[in-house]
Amino acid sequence: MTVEGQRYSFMFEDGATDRFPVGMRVLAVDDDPLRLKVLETMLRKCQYQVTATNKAIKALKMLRVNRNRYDIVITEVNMPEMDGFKFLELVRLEMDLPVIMLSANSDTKLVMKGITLGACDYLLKPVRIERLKNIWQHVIRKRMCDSKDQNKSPDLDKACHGTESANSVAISGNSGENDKLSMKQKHRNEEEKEYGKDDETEKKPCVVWSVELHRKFVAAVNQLGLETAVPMKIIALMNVKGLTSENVASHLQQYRSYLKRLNNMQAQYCGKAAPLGVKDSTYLQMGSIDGSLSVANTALSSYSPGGMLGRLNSPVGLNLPGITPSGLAEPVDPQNLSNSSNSLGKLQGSVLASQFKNLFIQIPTSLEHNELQQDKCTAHIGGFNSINNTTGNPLMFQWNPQPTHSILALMNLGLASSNPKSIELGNRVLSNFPDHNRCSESLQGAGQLSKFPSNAVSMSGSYNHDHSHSSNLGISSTCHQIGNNPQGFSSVSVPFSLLAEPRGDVQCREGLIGNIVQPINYIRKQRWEEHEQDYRHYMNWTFGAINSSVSADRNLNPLSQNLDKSDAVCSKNKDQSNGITPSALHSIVVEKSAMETKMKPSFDQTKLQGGQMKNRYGSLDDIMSSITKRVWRFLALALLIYVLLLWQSHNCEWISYS
DNA sequence: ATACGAATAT
DNA sequence: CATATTCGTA
Repeated sequence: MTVEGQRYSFMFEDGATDRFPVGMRVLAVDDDPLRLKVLETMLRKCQYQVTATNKAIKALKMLRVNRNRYDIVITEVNMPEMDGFKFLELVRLEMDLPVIMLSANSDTKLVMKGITLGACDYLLKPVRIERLKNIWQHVIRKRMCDSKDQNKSPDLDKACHGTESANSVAISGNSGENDKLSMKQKHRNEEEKEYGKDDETEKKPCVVWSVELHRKFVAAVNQLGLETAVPMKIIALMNVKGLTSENVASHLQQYRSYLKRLNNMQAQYCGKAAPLGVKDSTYLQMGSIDGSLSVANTALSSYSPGGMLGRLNSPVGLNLPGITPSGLAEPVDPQNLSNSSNSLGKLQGSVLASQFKNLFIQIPTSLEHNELQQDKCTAHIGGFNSINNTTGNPLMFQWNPQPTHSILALMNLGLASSNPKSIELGNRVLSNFPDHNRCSESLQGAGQLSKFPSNAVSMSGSYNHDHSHSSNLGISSTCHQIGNNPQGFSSVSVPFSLLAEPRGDVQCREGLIGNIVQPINYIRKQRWEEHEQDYRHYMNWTFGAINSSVSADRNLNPLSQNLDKSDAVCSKNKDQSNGITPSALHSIVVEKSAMETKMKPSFDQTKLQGGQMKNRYGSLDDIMSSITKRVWRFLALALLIYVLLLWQSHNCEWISYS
């Protein structure tokens, strides 16, 4: 139990609640001094011990210094420098404290966003003191959850937040709620007893690395730095009960192996573009690359682990591959640039690393500090998605011309959640190989071809959005692609599958120009939101530095500008000249989904749980005529070709087919 | 003695 | 396959 836990352990006894809420430590955040003062005053009237700050950043720092110094956080939503949601995310991720959002805006979407991001409450202003008098309940609830978790499985803290119940750590065979299960377990234990020994040898319950758990893990690793992250420290940072060093070591092993793989892939397909000598791409070498990574990473961890900042740059999930603007490029040691570009490739490889469960990842490229984020614009599209960018322009693809960029990856994610509220159309964003030739090579080298069911691949009408980033070493790029994949709904809560998938690179083997044709996934929005952060997280620290360095670098290269333009062409949704709009893309996707739905009614719909998808998209489906369908398909493919040609014409490093 | 991490087992 | 366990090492 944490300090807080001890502090309030009496609460679980009974009577001795003495003066409980009195002195509860509240951290109040609001950038507006006046509002802050008001809030602070009210909180004090409630006899809380209030710490007030007008900077979310500052608040974060304070929390990082000692997360146990506060019992609850209450923050304004609208804050220019770092909005409340971002703050909320970071706090939830790093400190796991209850967070209350405060806003004058009662927009359901906003509230929903807050709640889905893990806020324990969302208070509308003007807030009455009576309301504040009650907030201690969240602390209690949290503590109770924690203590309950302690009694059964390790750290289920998130489960108590309702919105994140799916994230809890489950220890197999040990989750006592289910009577049947526990009975069964008991039975088995007894049997084991009878058969002698085994009693003490009773198997340890299996730790399930849920998204939430993994998120913590990654946060911890990021905080520590890859090289210095060792199981014990990680455990300490994660603050999760019941985790053993073995558990963490094992997971760390896998995690590292994943990173190594990424590095390998990157090295492979970036080939000689990796001059700084990451040739055989071993983990060790990656460690050396980490020179650069660490630099950025260190910088990162100064405000948050692993570039989590971008997480709120939610992909415009419904419409576009969530390319979001991100931040400003972070200064990176020039000598690391090449490595960085390598790593970008790495990322791309990783992006491809999906075969089973798809997940949409967004990797904020830049490691900008929150302080620098200005004039953010939050748009809400199709639910809880938001777009933040620096221009106030809700366009998604604005990242090119700037030394900023995000990388999105769509990975496989099992979607077990049965929340019928929404099914999101997840656009798969694939990493693209600037040169499919090389891609093929690497694939062959890996001796691996796609495992995608041919039917999935055959769903053409894919749309590729390519954006490339040239570095001094060549061009790296990512390709965002939409395909259709009604599969992947099977439930897998653990994200590592995608990490561990070494040869996801496959997709490039097929499709248009030897390029990628990938299935689309429908992702339940909520689920996605739960996971996206995590997945992005997986990659963030790995690539954030890289990306930013590439971003910075690309400015030096006129080519990149060109590419940027082409990029922009297929990106900007308001670009009427090309007519590719997010909604158009969406349409493609939708249409495809409809097709697939028709094609595999029984199987897939079952998976889709009662045909919700059908319901949701039915109307759209109707709207989509087959003509439109083809037109878009054509446009998408043309676009793809265009971009590829563009690339080809500029990239002299390409290896040609023999 | 401990903790780490690679290899191996389940 | 993900996670646990083992085992050599520092």
